[in-house]
Amino acid sequence: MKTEAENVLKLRNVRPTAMRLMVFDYLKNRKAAVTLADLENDFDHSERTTLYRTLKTFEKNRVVHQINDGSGIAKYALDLNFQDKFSAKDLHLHFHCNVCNATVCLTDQKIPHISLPEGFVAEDMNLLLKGICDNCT
Amino acid sequence: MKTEAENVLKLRNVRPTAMRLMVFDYLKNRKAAVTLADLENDFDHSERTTLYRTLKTFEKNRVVHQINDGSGIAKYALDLNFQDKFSAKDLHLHFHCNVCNATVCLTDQKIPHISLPEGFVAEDMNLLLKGICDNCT
DNA sequence: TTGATATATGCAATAGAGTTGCATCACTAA
DNA sequence: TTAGTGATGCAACTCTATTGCATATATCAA
Repeated sequence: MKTEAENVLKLRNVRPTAMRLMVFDYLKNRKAAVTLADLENDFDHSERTTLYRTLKTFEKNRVVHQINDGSGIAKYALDLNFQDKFSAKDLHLHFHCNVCNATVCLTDQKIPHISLPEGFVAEDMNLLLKGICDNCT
Repeated sequence: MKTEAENVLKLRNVRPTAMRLMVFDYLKNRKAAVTLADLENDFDHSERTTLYRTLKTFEKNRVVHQINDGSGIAKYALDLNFQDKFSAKDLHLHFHCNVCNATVCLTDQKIPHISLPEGFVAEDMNLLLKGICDNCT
């Protein structure tokens, strides 16, 4: 019986090394998106570069997505649509709490359709809300 | 007869120095949001730091707003609602062109209301669309 | 106008995130 | 088992953003 981490990495063509499995589980257990610095702090005996490349590999293979919450520091959160190899990109919104500084995915809130002016073609979108999260209200 | 630049800076309590007026006009004449590097390139004989602080002063006093288009480099565009001193923040969306790399404000496209889960309070929002702009289609 | 005060500018240095090169180690497949 | 590919560790570096401090400039009150 393989773990979820192993299954997902296999599905995404990412070699399930020990480090990657640990990072996957770490991401899985965190409610909020994580920065490279978070990983560095919580994986004391690991190399910064390896963690960096782990995130980049995950991102390239759609295990995680990068979130830009305006802090200027990239954050990463697990993709949640692991059903199949070619599942469509999950467009959801992100919420950044101005109090606790956490950034979370709100996968249930879908982004409404936006009509663009003539000549503009949208391929991707990011919706970021800032305010106070449920933990801080 | 004062120029628009002078009027706006006065309104926003920003001292209208020569540098600031030039930067204002520069921003006014650019369709796309500008980076600090853009300013450095186009104001050859000016100090990087002065340009940086000019942008920050403009931002603090709501002459410009910062745009984060996912490139990791901050861009700035003029606020357009200069009607009065206390005009509400103008929530509009931004479009980033993956071809020419330009980022523009689409002030006519308003952001639809988003309902959030219990406990979340929104204070601000950013909507970024990525794709191909009207110049590149 | 003049002096006192506050603000703006110029220059240098630094911080910090992100990224790359290269040597070595580990895994995979024939 | 061996060749080849990919992962990791370490060091160095790039680039944006930011701050400290000295000097210049503008503003205001007397």
